Amino acid sequence: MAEIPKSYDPQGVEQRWYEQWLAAGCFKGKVDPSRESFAVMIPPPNVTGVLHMGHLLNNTLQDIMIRRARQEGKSALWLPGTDHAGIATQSRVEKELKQKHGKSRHDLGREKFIEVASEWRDKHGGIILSQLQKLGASCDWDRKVHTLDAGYSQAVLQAFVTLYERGYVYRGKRMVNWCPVSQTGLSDEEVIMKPTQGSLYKMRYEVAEVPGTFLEISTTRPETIPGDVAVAVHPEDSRYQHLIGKHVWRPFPRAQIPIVGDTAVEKDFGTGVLKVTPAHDRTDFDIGKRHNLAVLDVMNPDGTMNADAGPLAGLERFKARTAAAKLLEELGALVKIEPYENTVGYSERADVPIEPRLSEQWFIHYPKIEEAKRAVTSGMIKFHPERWTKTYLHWLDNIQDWCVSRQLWWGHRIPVWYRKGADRNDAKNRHVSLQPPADVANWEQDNDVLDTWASSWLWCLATIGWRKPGETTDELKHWYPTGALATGPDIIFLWVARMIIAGLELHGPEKKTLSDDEIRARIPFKRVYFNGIIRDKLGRKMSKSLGNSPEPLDLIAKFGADGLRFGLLSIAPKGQDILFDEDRVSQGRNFCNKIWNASRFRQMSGPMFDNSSIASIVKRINPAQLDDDDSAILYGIIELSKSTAHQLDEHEFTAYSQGLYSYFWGDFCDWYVEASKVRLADATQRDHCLAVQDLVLRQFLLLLHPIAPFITEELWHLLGYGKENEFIQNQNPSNGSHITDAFKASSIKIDVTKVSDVSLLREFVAEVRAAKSQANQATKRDSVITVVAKDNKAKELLSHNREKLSRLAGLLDMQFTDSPGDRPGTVCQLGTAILEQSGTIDVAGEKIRLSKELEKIEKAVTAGEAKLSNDTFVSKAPAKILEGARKQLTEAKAKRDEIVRMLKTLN
RNA sequence: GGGGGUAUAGCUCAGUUGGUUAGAGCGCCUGAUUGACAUUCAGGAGGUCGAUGGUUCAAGUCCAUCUACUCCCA
Repeated sequence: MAEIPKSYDPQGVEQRWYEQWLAAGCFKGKVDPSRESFAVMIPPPNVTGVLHMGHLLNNTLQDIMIRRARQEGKSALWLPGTDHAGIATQSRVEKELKQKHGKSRHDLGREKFIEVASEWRDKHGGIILSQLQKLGASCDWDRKVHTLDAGYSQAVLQAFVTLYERGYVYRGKRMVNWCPVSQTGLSDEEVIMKPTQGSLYKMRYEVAEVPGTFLEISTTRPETIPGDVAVAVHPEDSRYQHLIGKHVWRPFPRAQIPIVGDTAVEKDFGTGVLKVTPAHDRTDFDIGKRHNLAVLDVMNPDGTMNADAGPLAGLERFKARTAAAKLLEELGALVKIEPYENTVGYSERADVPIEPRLSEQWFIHYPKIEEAKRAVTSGMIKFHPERWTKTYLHWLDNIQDWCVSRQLWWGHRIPVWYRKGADRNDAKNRHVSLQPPADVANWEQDNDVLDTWASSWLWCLATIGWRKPGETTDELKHWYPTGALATGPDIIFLWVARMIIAGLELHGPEKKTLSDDEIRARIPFKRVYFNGIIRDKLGRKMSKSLGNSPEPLDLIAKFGADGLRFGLLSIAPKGQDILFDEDRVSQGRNFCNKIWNASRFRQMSGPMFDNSSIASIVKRINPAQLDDDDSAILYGIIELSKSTAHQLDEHEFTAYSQGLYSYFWGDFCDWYVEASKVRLADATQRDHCLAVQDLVLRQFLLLLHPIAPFITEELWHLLGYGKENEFIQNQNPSNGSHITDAFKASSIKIDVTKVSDVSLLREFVAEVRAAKSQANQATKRDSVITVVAKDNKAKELLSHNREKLSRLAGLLDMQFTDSPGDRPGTVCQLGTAILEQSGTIDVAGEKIRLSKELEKIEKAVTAGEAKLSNDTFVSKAPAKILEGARKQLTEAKAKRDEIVRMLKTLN
């Protein structure tokens, strides 16, 4: 075996193992019906995206789940891929076209543009995925899927056609969210509501029939005045009731428009009068419909005012707003302008205010809403943390039809052809199919493409071969439903909910309603883990413009992939937002180094024996030499295995990482290994003690492997646990039961009471160390203590462990006596330890310290006495608690007396 | 307006059926260090667990009200 270098250098180790894993096909997901399957589908990153901290966390979590599944012997698959990201990609490519060649997409034409965009995608799209390899992501790279792949596209179009045939897809002229920059409609979910500082313009419209009477109206959007076709008041508003049916003068272009009564008007908001602009506001559109009002569109698709805008024609919409205000003022119609904050919808991608705009679009009326709710409420799909269930249900309860057409070129072109020159809204003139009509010359295809999410909602189906409802394949049968999904809660509607709906409707033959068993077979995943959003130290979202996002690859280079993974995990509380702090990552790196050195120490401590199996290690443990510490550390590793299994099941990743950390660093390195140094120096005990270490290290590496795949694989081989072509991923840590089984087979008994004995010894050592530190004896190994043991059992325990204690507490000698005399001591559970003073003590300082301690302990005594003299407590509290309270009081009293005694000796 | 979340040491956070004297890492202070590791070791200071009220023998934990910050939906 090669000698282990002094400190852990991740770079070489990571690259070497990743290559070996790939070469050995470790990440391949193979259909194997004899084993339980566990699949994870990566949330496909946008081809325009760059790797950020969120990806690191999200993919670390997935890698942990998939690696643990592999260890458990499941047939595991982590499938990677990318999303074509319609709007984002198209705008990126258009921008580049403009900058480099001064051309628009129209200059190129549809076909050529898609060619250019595809080239761009091929060049940039794979970057994130390859970066994930540096993190150690164990995806089955050969299965990489892109949403515009031929097969995937076929599935997307088929889904649309099927839903059309089943009556869930319709075309209609509706108010949609229009993005003037991307010039396409958007779904409600792609609109971000932002509080925005604007102005409230108060103005007055004169009543035509009663000159000199004015209606005061407030608006935030005076530029839409030319589109006003009425004003509305509440029909029961006594202030205006009598005016309903009359008209007002619209200031520009000057025209008479009716006053209508509509209950949608809020009497208490503003003046209680609303201007009605059906073409530019959703509520107004509904009011207009109820009163048969015209729809007067005064804006162009690019956000400039059109000819109908009269004096505003040609102006950009925000310039038109100021122009309109000025115009109002000139006409004497402006009352005042006051600052006003309201919530404005912004386009998610272009980050500009959207325009409500009337246009012809395709919509999906969501199927299987009830089933989608039931899948989650009845636990067939489990959300972690559970609270997101509420958000999910609320969305389903208020669900709106989904606008799925996008006025873009980059995406899946809608598979609908219209008979040339005929009415498109008549179903007879449409051909909805994957194949064009036979006499295609007489038809023209819809120019629009589908919303990107209308392709990614099939992610769990189409990535493993779903092409048509009711048809299945071995792949689908084996992997579907997938085991878990890890994603951010920000796309719970955009993606998670829609995937559930898609699965329920499209995986299997058409059914109006589904039974529980059918739901169970159709859901895309059994669990969803919502990871938190990573923010910077100040709680701000990481963003390019703020420059507050560390470069992920730099972090990997600096701390190692394992260290980074461990650090991220330790700061990723269950679904809570995370304030990123590089210090936590260095903790992860330090931990890796600690593990490295503990293994190195093992290697230096004695020869390596047969470590190839648990049985071979256990054989080397000598039951006769099993001491208190052996029992405690072995009991600990079994308990750790149990808790780890449970925490991974429950997606308690932080608890998982912290449990490993404190066991390894605190219990194993700081105590067990230090204590075992005495035995390692003794040739008769050494091999037994090394066997215990070998067993602990082996199991620990297995438990840690999902978080820190590289270092564990490296040490697994360096310490001789695995042969050259065997990988740690094929070793099951289980819940520790295989270790207990091996113990049974070798008649090794772990005495649980030793665990508490060891904790008593640890307390004793800590107290003596503290006393030494206070006496300025520090860690020198020449202190002498005298102990008044609490009882014989304590005395026996102490003297039995004399050698270890001497080493750990730095003692030259430890004697026993029956009475402390007048010397100051320190009270532990095992008795009072008196430190022989080597120099002068700081009497005044000691007095202050002891007085402070006395005050604290007296409080505890008082509280304890009060508790125990309370009859209700004594009669009602469980025996265990009662006993504990009594013990605690006795100890507190003893400590108090000792402190009092010590204070006396100082006087 | 509706619905979440958070509030614990100087900082970042654990604390999952209520139960012994509330923990960790970082930072700070004191000390150690020739053979696992300074990416280390030992010790220490530092907390009325956001506020108030309630339930209970017992509340950081459960309930109610309030405050602050934050996210989502309208």
